[in-house]
Amino acid sequence: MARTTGSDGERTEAAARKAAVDLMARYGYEAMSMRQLAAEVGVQAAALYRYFPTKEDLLFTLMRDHMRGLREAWEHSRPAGADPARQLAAYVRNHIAFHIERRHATHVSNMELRSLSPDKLTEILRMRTAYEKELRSILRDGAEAGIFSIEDTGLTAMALIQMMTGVIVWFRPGERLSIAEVTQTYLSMTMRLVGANIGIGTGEERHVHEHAQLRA
Amino acid sequence: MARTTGSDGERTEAAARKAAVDLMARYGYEAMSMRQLAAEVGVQAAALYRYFPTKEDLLFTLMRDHMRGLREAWEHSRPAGADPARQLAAYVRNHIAFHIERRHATHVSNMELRSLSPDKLTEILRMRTAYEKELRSILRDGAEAGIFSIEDTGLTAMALIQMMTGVIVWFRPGERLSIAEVTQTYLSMTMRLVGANIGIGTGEERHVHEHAQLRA
DNA sequence: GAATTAATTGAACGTTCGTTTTATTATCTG
DNA sequence: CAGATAATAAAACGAACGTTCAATTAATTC
Repeated sequence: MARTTGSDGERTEAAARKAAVDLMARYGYEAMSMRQLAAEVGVQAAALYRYFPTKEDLLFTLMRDHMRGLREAWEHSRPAGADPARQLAAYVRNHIAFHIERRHATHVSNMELRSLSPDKLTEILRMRTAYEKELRSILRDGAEAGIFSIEDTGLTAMALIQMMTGVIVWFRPGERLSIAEVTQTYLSMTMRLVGANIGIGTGEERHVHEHAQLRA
Repeated sequence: MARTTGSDGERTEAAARKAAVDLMARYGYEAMSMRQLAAEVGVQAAALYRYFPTKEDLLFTLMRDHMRGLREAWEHSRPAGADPARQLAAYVRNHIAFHIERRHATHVSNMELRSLSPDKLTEILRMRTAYEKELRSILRDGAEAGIFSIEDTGLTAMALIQMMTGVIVWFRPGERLSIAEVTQTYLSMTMRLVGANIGIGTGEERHVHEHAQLRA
């Protein structure tokens, strides 16, 4: 009929966001209907339009907040002034931790870009490029300092990001490997990939080798 | 009204497949309508149902053929009996070449799995797993022979595949780097990542180092 | 050249979609 | 406790969707 007892705008909006991320991750943005989302929240579809003007705007909001969160997480965890190897290690750790904790949101952000209108797509890509630029910068610094051995900075950055983000495709919490183990292995793969000299910089290498051949 | 002059079933089906791959890659499976596809082919939507019983079946056919092609390409290019380093090099080369040549089909195969019914999803995943298993096998052989230095075979295989397949996300033909340059760089990144000793095995290492610091 | 088969059109089916509008009730404010 | 505001339900909108069906014409076969 109308307003229900105990209804709360903030709670409804938060529930809608969370449910939208999960539904979009599972079925895709196009396949998720506003009615389906509303049912998940326990509300009628029309109620959603109090919080999001359009379905596309809902998608955009989710993506923008995801990218903002990624950037903020990195700004809080970056070791300012550290050498490139430590910076790279921090970047890898932050990237993997953030994406594993937000598997579904990452899925949406990576898969549904094509459903954004040009303006909104541009804004998201701008945020993404800025984030990737930080990695390129670290790689370039390391290469110039002779710490890394890199053929092509831009290409290496893309390869690393694809590799790291790919974790969410196969990683499932509570399975064979813990988050710490996965992160550690990706860290050592990254260091080898960029040709970081073992024993210099990150303070991780000894630890890495103790884990060697876990299941080769 | 009815059959058009010059109409040819084989040509129409081939055109529909090609257009479907392009449209799905650009807009996504759900967002592509059968009418849109038909318009691209120059035909009415109903005509498509002569070749594909349902829209989902069209998607499945495209994915299955893509996976078959990948497997066949690998079986034709694998160096039987070669050492693990050469096998890995061949795997990387084949994987990158195949995916770059079929960027759109790869996009579809990777992004639209969730639109398949359980049975068809299982079949596609079975083919994919079999293909990935070949890489794991090469990595294991190399690790056991002491040629590679790998912490976790399964995890490394996934990381490599994500890294390599990721090429299609950013690579555009005719831009800064040629396919040969990209392949070469990925090859050397792969060898470093698996800890292959430079100077052993692939016969690529000298070449690699001549390319070093292309744009670091 | 008649009969058969292949290829397609055009119209229609029922369903679902995103979204809007209006009415109604709960909660808050004074 | 009255008035204002916040939050929702219910119903409806036109449009688009995948798909089916009957009719029609082109090409092939004998």
